[in-house]
This record gives sequence, structure tokens and C-alpha cells, in this order.
Amino acid sequence: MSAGFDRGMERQELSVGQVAKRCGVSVSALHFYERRGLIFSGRNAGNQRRYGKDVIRRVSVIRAAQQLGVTLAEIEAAFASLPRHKAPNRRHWQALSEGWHEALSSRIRKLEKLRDSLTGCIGCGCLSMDNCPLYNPEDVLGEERSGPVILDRDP
Amino acid sequence: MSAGFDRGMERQELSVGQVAKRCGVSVSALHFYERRGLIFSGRNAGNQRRYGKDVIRRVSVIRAAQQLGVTLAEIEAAFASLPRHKAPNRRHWQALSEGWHEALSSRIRKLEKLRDSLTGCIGCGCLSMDNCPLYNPEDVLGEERSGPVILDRDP
DNA sequence: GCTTTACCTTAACTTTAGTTGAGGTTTTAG
DNA sequence: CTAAAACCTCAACTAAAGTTAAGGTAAAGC
Repeated sequence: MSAGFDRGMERQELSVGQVAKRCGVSVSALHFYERRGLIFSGRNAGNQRRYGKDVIRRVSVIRAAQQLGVTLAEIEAAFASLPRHKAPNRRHWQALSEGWHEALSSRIRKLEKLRDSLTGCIGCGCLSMDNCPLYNPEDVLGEERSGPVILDRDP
Repeated sequence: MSAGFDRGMERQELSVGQVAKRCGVSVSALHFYERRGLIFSGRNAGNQRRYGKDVIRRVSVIRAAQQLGVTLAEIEAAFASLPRHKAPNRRHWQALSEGWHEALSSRIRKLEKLRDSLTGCIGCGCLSMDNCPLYNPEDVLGEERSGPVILDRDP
């Protein structure tokens, strides 16, 4: 590792295959992320990609965000606040995660609501379909806002 | 309503536009669902689609399931247990919802774990990246990589 | 030294979930 | 009765997030 030299000069030591393996994504996905400007690499003498260790966190964050339903375009936008070619520091990541944390909590709340609707409504006796939130997107339970109630596209 | 006649003969009274409006989906989406075999319609004298009221619940369930990250193919499979051209009864829907309830709970658990990882990991000092759940997706997050989590647009 | 594995680029293809448009018919409103 | 709105089919298009293939170079293992 010969540390002490990682200061301003990122070490580019990881091959694309190594990164792929460690992050659990395919090589082609990494190429794709690079084309999208989500990750960066240097090249070795033979024109092969070489990554610094920070790419692993970048990719991990990409995958994590995707789990949240964040699109690559949105991740791209969020990543715009990161230093492009250097390892972002804690505050950089923290700023990102804070926004996503909130989105995630709100998503969880929404899913819980949906789960409760499924339990309480679809499985229950409301076949009369008079006050069923699933059945009555707009009509009966029509919590204002057009479109299906439980499925609502958000405030 | 002139009840007493709805027994075996479903009344097909809703036009595609009406269903679209009530369910908050587009007409083309309804055509599409029909091509996929997710919904059915009769035709009037002029070859226009006419739906029974049960289609609204079908579409609502489709939309709800999509929120859970269930794909149309999976919904299709689940719908195979429903009577094809008649309004499903309570037990039919209940069977569906039970499966999805479990899937939903598990998705919620997963998202909570991810949220906690974001909070506890990305924002914290684990820049050493040695036991960071984000950093090592294969260990922690990569456990279950199936199905998109569809979030709404609400960053 | 040779061969297998990893890597390179570019382009085309895949899947999902629809949307859009063209060209024509039906229904509804005035 | 006529015009507008809604509907019909079919085909082509879109976007996201990659994957796959082709043709060639670099690096690693024995």
C-alpha cells in the first residue's frame, strides 16, 4: 500500500474487473456509468481503465440510490456537487445522503400506507366497494387530487 | 342500477375514457393492459370497448402493485388465479393481496435497512470503508437484487 | 513464447411500460 | 344534420438501464 502518497494524487490501481467484482456490478455497467459521467477513470500504459478506491464508494452509492428509486439522471444531478476527479470527503457524501434519507423515509411511509390499505381493504369485507381506497381512486375516498388515492403521485 | 340482473351477466357500461378518468391512467395504457391480458372488455354495437365495474378494481390493483415494484408480468401471473371475465370475489383479491403484503413488508424492511445504512454509514466516519454496508454491497445490500423499487417523483 | 483471460471501442440489441401518430369510424352536442 | 369529441386499429416510437456482439489489444499464467 505504501501510504503517505495519497494526498493530492489519487492512486489509480483498480482495474475495471476488480471494481466490478467488488461492487457486484458488471463491467459493462461500469462502462455505462462512465459514459454517463457518474464515475471516472485513468488509463494505464495499455489504455486500460484504472480506478482509484473512491470509485467503489461512488458505485455503491449509485446502487444504493437506485434501490431508493433514484434514477441515474437524478444521481447524476446529485453527483454534480461532488469533486469530479478526486475522492469526495465526508461532508460531500453527507449532503447527498441527507436528501436521500428524507426521500427514503417518505417512501417508507407511503409504502406502509399502501401495505395497510392492502391489508385493511382488499383483504377485508369491503367488497361493497363503497369506502375502499383501492377501488375508489377518485370517487368515494377521493382525497381531492385526481388519480388513484393510494397510488398518489405525491403532493 | 336495476339490480337483480347482475348475476352471471356482467354489465358492461363503462367506456374506456370513463375508466381512464376514474383510474387516473391513460386510455392508451388501458389498451395496453388489455393487450397484456390484464383487463378485458366487451364491445358495443359500434365496436367500442365497454367495461364492467370490476375493471376499476383490476386497474387499481395493477397500479397499486406497480407501486410495490411488482412488474406487469408478475401481476399477469398473479391475475391468472382470477376469473377471467367475471368480477373476482373477496377471496380472489385476498389471495393476491396476501402475497403482496408480504413482499411489501419485506421491501419496507429492506428500505429501512438502507435508510439506516445511509444515516449510520455514509454520514458517519466510516470512511475507512472496512465495515461499511454501502461500501460492500455484496455482503449487505447485494443480498436481494430483484425487482425495481419504484419511487414517485419526490426528491 | 504461447495462450488464455482481461480489456478496449463501437454499434446494435433488449426489456419494460407504455406513448404517439396516421387514417378511419362512432357517438354526442348543438 | 353537422361538427366535435371520443373511439377504433396498427405500427412505430420512446426512455431507462443496461447487455451482447464483433473485431482487436494488453496482461497474466505456465
